[in-house]
Amino acid sequence: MKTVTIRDIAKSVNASQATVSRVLSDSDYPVSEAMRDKIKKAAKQMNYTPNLAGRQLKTNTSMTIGIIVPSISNPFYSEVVSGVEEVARQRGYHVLLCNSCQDIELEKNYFRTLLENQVKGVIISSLSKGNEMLAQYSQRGGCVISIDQAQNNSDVFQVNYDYRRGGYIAIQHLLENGHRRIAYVSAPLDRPSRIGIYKGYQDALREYEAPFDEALLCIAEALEGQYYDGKYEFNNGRTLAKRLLSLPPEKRPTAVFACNDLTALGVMYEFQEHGHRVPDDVSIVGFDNVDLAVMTSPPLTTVEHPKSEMGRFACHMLFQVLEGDTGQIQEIMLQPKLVHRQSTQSIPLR
Amino acid sequence: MKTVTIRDIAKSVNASQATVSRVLSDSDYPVSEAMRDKIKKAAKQMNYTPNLAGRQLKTNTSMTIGIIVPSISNPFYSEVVSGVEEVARQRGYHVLLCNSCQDIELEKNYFRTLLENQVKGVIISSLSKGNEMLAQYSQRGGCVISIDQAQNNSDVFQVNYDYRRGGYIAIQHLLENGHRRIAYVSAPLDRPSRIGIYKGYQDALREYEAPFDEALLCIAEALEGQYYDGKYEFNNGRTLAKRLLSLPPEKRPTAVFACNDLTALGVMYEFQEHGHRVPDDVSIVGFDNVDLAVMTSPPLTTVEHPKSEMGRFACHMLFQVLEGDTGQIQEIMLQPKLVHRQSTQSIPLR
DNA sequence: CTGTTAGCGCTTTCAA
DNA sequence: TTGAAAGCGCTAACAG
Repeated sequence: MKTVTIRDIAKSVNASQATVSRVLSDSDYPVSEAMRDKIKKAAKQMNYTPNLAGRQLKTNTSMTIGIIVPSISNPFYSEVVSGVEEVARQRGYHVLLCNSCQDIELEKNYFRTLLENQVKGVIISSLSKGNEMLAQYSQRGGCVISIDQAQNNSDVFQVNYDYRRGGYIAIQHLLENGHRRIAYVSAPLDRPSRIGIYKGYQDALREYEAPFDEALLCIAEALEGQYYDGKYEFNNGRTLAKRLLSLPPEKRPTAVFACNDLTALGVMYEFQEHGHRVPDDVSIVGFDNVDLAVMTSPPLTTVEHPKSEMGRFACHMLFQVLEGDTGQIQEIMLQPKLVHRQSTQSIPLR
Repeated sequence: MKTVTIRDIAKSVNASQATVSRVLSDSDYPVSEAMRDKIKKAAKQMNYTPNLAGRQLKTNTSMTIGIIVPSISNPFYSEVVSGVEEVARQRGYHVLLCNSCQDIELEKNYFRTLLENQVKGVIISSLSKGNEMLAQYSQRGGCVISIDQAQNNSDVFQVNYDYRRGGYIAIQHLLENGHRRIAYVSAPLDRPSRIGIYKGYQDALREYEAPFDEALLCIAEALEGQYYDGKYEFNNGRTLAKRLLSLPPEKRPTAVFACNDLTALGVMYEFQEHGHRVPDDVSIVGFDNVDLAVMTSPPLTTVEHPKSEMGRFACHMLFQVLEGDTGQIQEIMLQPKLVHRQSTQSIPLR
């Protein structure tokens, strides 16, 4: 079955390829109404499907953008991707999905691929350090938007989130509810987001002149090749909670703040397992506000992270740059918000 | 900055474009070692990046496959996608992500797009009924693999999962632990998977000659435009659990089986909220074995669904077909397995 | 082993 | 308002 091309249509209506192209590619080049109709009708009737490779070759563009994330099955990234896809679709663009598995070689390959496919823009999140392909990509005219991670490359635009402040308001909430012994439970501080949250924790304690107790600081050791999926976070929460539970009663925290919701869940699980009630005996605050956070008992107090909104933002920004509107670009810092549910409670006065 | 093409390289090493192409596209056409080296070196040195549009136009192929799912932010589909992406990557293919939002118009558009981009294969899951573009796509030589949903189109190959049996073994587990009053809680039976699970429930009751009580059958009504995300499932579980809790005590179930884990979570939440202990007062079984299922208290007994494995399978099958190996294709039915955790218990003899 | 040549399907000058 | 012609970067038949 021969595929029908622009030339077949031209022949069938006695027009030139040029005219057909002008009509079918929605060019604003003037073509008479009569001709226009005739061509459109023929195209439809012959079931014409344009071959984008032809156009791409000629115009050196593609209606595709890329997105590189460590793991699409991590709910955090899948939300981001979902936001990106939504606005790309609205603009008639498509998304090439690049699942890097936190493997720098795969990341490099993906950049190469994007280049080869004439993909002019890419959104990245949690890229490995020291990926020289990034520089090469932007140097060749590719446009890059980074989510949640500062890149020391001036060609890369950024969509940020104020993690420090997120940590701050979480602790503020606990402090204002009378808590003084507040533990911090976290995965290794090996990326900017986690470091930011930790800073917020410290800043709040300092500002409110609350005591800082080393024993209440529970940060996991970094392990070679450790992959931070949901199970890791949950188990990490459990493990570190055990540490807290092994303290003598008067040294134990009255509240625990975790670096993300799954870790908070692990902490909650372990405390409940040991007969502690949440929030009566201990308050718990998470981070991210994943869907899950409303489904636990009790529902989790946490800090909102606008995941899909960040994806949408990043994608809008990308199109702004692609359209050459770089002057107008505002780098953005999205703000956190406390979501108060039932895992926290004020300390009753004695 | 001029982009370097095969012709530039040819010039620089005094060879023909043809030879350069043969070397750089890893053709098995014989080229002398010396020439080979010279060309490769030049390519590297000039920082050559092939323009795939050229090749694509010439060869009428693209190294891209598509995947159409209702929602990438649904953990179920993101696992599937993740499996697909993994094997696509191993084969040097890329994945065009199509998030259909259960909107038939979007689905149609995506098929059109795939066709325009010369994407020769697509994996679909939960496609809307009556999408005529599917037929058109396969009729034009596109290859389709369907996950979890029978298509009455003989050109579509399928990767299936035995939902009926999954439902069966869940109930069997409960029956063999002495339960007789077993409730079934489900979202609307508007797709094959849910109907299958329900059949398994019925079959098991019948085979074990357990009584069937209409009052224990809790199936949500279908609502126009209802979108089955995690929150819906959870809330649905809660709502229907309330119905069970409002029964007089002797009429209540001793065990509840839910059509998926999130629904089971909703049921568990509601029972616990009303002071019932799980599993002491009521046993609960979910379906899918999402990551979450180990994180609840108590951890959830559930039925394993190999999500990413199905993605990998589907993708392998796709390549088999793309390579013309259609004779060898075995349509597959993956089997469920019970995952016994702590939300179920045998009924103590009185 | 190497080169010449003719397109793949499309857009876009330029001329009419 | 239309058409002729050139060419985007690549591959593949064919000839040498």
